[in-house]
Amino acid sequence: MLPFTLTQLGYVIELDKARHFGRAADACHVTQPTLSMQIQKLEDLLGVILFDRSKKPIEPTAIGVRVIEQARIVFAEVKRIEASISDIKGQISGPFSLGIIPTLAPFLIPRFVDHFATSFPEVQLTIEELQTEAIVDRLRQERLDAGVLVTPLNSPSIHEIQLFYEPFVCYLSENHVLNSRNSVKESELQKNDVWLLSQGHCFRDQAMSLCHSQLSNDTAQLKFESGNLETLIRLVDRGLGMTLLPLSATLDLPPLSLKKLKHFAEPVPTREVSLVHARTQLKSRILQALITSIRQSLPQSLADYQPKRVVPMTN
Amino acid sequence: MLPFTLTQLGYVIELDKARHFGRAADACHVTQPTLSMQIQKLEDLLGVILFDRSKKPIEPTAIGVRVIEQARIVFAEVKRIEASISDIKGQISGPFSLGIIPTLAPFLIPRFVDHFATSFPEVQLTIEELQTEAIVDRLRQERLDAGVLVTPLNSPSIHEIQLFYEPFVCYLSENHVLNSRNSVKESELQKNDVWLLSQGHCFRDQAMSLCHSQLSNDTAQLKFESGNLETLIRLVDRGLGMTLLPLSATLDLPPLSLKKLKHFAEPVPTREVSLVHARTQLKSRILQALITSIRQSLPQSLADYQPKRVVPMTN
DNA sequence: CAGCACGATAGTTATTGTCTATCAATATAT
DNA sequence: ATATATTGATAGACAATAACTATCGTGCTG
Repeated sequence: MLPFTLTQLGYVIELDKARHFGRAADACHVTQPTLSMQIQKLEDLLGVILFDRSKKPIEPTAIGVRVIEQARIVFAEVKRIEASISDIKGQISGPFSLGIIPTLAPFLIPRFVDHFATSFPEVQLTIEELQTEAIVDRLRQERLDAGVLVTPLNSPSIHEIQLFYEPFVCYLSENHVLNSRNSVKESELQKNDVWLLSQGHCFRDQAMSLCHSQLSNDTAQLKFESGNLETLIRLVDRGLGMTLLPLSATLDLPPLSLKKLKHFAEPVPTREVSLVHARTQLKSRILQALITSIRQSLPQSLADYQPKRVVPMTN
Repeated sequence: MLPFTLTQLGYVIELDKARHFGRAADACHVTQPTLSMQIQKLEDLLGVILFDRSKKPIEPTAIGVRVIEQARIVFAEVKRIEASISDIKGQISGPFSLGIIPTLAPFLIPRFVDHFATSFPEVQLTIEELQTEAIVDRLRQERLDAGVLVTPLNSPSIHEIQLFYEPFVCYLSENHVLNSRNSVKESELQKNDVWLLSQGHCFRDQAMSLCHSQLSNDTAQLKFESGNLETLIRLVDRGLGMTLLPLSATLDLPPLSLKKLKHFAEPVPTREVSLVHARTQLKSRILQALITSIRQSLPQSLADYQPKRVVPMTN
């Protein structure tokens, strides 16, 4: 390992500038004896005298001139380490790949993409609809820059930034028994009554959490599972049972369908939506721009919503 | 003043080499927790993660790769401070590590080492017998200061300084058909008649070049391969076939054996022996002293020899 | 000659690097 | 499945180094 320090080189560079030990020490924010001793220590290590103290003002020796020149080059190269980091962190341009879960994509993408693309035209944003697991895998492999999904993930290598909270809502067929209620309690959900998304959708896991063990133990008896919320809505529209919807999925329903919505009683089960990225992610400027853009695109009801009960992801 | 230290950069460089905290720590002569904490401290200071610890073996992150690359440049520039001091002082001292290929070592080392050590007692010369490939690798990693081997290497990062050229000679058993000839033409070499050094010796590659495609395509039929030239000489002494020798290997043969030598007809196939070093090598004074010493130690026949046909290294 | 400026030196204190011991997580062996 | 080994991280103690305060020695100036 090298016997001298960047600090010593810095003292030498500063002394060459100031040609005065006291002023050089001031510039380095240390006392004069400190600077004196460190420079002397460096001279001993290198086996050369770098400054001629007998001259007034002091002057570098011939070898001192060469060492100082090279010390400046070293410092310039060191500064480039910091510059390369700032470079990557500071730019709001270049490619950025974002994954969004399917239960959020139809609601969120149309709302924020135009605004983001207009505000930051230098960013080449690539968006993919992916399930949570795929998003997490790709983040870990640094094949995806960020994801928008339901949290908490409880993964140490993934950093979560909360975007908003949205309550769950019941969507009931016209002849459903819960229609006589003002609101629905969680305990009133019946296992063979609720349509679910197919395996792999985090929304399914959350619905299972709501319906407690009844649903998780008897999945074999479920009549049908679907790949998207739209299909579930259609089933209910035909008079078949009920489904659970995130609020975001209800905001674009036609007026007739709005009558089939039934809110939960307090404490309202809620899901937390976050932007997630690998902890090694450096494109922080783009990240921040994206977060701001998404948050500003939310309807006021969601932007202001305060969560009462966040439903965990696992059963 | 800069917030990080050359020591920390050194730890990072070593960890990138070893990809293992324990071995990197050993290489730096500190304990593993020291290295771990200093690297973590640097990561905190820079605000980036340099290594992905979840991978086995650990890997640098994308930004880690850039920081490490730049750290190496910093180190090289720091070393130039020391080099410029030595340069001015004109000193020929300090450690110097030299690699020599096995087909040259017995001939060359006894000839120049005494003279060199006497002339430059301040230089701590370390000599290793290594194959060409190992020498090149170590030069690249700056784990070796120079090598003496057969060229041309055609490697942009390695600088070659020609030392001498030496012709190949045939060494024939007493009943060999080529004994009736004044000299041997290359086209007269028979593939199943020539003993070779084992794989990895550059001498083997050159012998294959001489014997054209016949040898390279039918190596499975070769009767025996040896690790040194001495064994090949013994085989021929027992009346078995022939071998090829560099001239340097013949200079110390006993008088009876000299009768078994048969020179090639013109243009005599020749190998080029050079001193090679990484282009970033800074110990130019010692290098020059070594070159001079080796050249002065050569017998006149080799020192004056003019090459007619340099045999390439590859088939 | 006295006073001042300046760099060097000595002793003390503060900070940082390093070590030992141990823990937690993961991988490997049985 | 369990036990053991490996690996990187963390905590506390110790060692080494940087930095401070006080002072000295030298040379210059008025």
